[in-house]
Amino acid sequence: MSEINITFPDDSVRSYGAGITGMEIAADISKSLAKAAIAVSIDGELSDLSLPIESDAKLEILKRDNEEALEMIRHDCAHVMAEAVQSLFPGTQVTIGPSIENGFYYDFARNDPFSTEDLEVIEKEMRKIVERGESFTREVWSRDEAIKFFTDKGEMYKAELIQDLPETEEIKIYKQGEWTDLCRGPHMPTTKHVGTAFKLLKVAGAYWRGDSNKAMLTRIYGTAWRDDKELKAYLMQLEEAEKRDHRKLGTEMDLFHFQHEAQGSVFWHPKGFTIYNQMEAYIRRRLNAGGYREIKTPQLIDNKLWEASGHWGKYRENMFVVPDEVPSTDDEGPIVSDKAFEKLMALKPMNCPAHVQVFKQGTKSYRDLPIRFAEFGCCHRNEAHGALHGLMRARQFTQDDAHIFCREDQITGESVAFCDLVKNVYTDMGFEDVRVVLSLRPDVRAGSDEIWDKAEDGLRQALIKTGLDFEEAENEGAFYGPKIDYQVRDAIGRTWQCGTLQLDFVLPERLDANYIGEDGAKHRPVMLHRAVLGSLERFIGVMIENYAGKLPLWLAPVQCVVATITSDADEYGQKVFAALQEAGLRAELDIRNEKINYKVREHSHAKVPVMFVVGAREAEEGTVAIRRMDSKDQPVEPLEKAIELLANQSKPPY
RNA sequence: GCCGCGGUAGCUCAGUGGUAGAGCGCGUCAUUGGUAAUGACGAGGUCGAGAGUUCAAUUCUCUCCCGUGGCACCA
Repeated sequence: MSEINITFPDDSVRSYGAGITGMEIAADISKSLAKAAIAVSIDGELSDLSLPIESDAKLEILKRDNEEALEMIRHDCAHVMAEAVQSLFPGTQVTIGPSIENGFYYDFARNDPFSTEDLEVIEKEMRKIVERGESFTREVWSRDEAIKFFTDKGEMYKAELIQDLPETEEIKIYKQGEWTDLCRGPHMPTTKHVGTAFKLLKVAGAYWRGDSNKAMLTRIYGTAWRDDKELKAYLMQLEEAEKRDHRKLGTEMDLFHFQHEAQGSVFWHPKGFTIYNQMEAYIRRRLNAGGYREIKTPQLIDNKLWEASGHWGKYRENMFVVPDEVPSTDDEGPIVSDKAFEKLMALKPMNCPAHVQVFKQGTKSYRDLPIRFAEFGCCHRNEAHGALHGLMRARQFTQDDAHIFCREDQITGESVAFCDLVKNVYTDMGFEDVRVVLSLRPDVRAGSDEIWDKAEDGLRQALIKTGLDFEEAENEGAFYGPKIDYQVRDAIGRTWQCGTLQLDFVLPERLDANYIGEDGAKHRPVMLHRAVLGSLERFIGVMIENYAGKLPLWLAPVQCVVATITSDADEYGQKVFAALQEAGLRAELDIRNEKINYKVREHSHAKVPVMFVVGAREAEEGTVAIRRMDSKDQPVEPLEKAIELLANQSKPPY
């Protein structure tokens, strides 16, 4: 028997006979290690403890506290769930069940979908399987054998999976007791290693292989952790996230509402629209300073333009189409004639074609470039019903949109300026966690390789110069040009597409935009589509969740409430209120016949950042007691000083 | 669009084959109180819409609409 050298993380080396297993090595080191071991890492690759090791290797024995352990716990937990489901609901087919961020899921095929009540029963069964501590054992089967096995069992999805595995791939079968599954592995030694810190969370539908043309399966989501403490913390976090839901806060804070007559479109209330206006005004100042000029273009545009721009062909299913005909008021007959469908208009889903029209008015010289047209463009998109999600995904929304028309040699300069703008704006808004992705050329694309080289490098240099951390995504660019996407992470951990910078070599061509070059000939400008906030609606939604409704002072719909303690101070309260308004602050006066406790509680719930509390004493002295949200302090200051302080703190960041 | 769950008072939710309840909010009255709920009384609902079963439907069945968790989609 030949000897192999095993190198451990501390660089110590031990020799063993070839074919020794990870578990045997662990046992050789110590009994307690063997007990705690859940897997091995062989030359950086995770593997089963039971697998023989045949050659020299770097080896690490993994325990529950390793980073990788969580993933294994979740993966094993998915298997345990699948066994539980099949024992409780015979005839259910298993498909795939991976570990995911914070948990795992398993997709099942079954005629009657699971209900939420089933989860409890399944979870109970899972705990039994874990308690039994069945060993995970690994076997390698031949392809035909495996396909026959699963086909005979009626597991058509598994059989399909095996069919589609590459020829070179070993068909690995894992058993936990009696239960058998196709799986890449690795697994922990027994089901007992899963532990007890798991919980099934929800049932959902999911398409087989993520394809909406294929069968709809039932997915069960669960979460699993190392111990109950971690589980509890995660469940708390979910609860906290739910409390921050912008839709809930929007109702509570009286910011906006939705109703079914205008599904997917926002009814902004005065307070919500105050936030909206502040955001818009802020971006407008930023854009003005950045050399943009604001325009406004039509909402309703003839489909001829959408045909020319290419949207009619590729994007029509997301557009709202309107017949250009006077509707009939005859109650008996049809509202529009058959002919109406020959002449259609559409609500704009994007602003770009309209901006090109503005660019095309008059002759442009190379000296005019770059031209930066900005618009708070109200767009309508016919989103699928299931896609709608409060402010985050709406059917009508307003982009802080702009299009920059420039020469090729101006791409880099414009990109740098834009990246700077994005960085400054996000910093002002209080976002640290921003994901930046540079999407590069896809296989099918317009434009020469030279111009793609230039464009991609222009964007890359811009990101490097701005000092933004970014990742590159091969093949992910649009057919018309590369792009940079800026995604903000919200309170629930979801990332939302906000800003974007997209280079476009195609639209100027399609809509025949040109400028006169130095040489006196016509040239195509390059077009940069760009948005910083993306959609004002969505960005406000992200802001609400990020701040849990406690927006920074400059954005707070009501910045200060003047609350009187007794009616003796009403007159003085009026004076304080007037002074706040005079200073340009958004204030409210609360002289209701209520106790101060009640007023403080109510305005705290409403997330008003500052209260000026006034009673007889303050009226006498010309002062206010300043109470800030989440603070018990109540410093008393002279009225003028307090207002000056608040006015300074309420200044927008730009 | 697809699968699951839901729709009852302004909000949050309970409940029932014999046309409904709570808390908060709202209104009235009393209370003038120092930093997270003063008390009493009162008003308020075609129980999402339509159809069916039934002597009787908010409750059961079906269809539709909307919301919601996922999936697909997000050029």
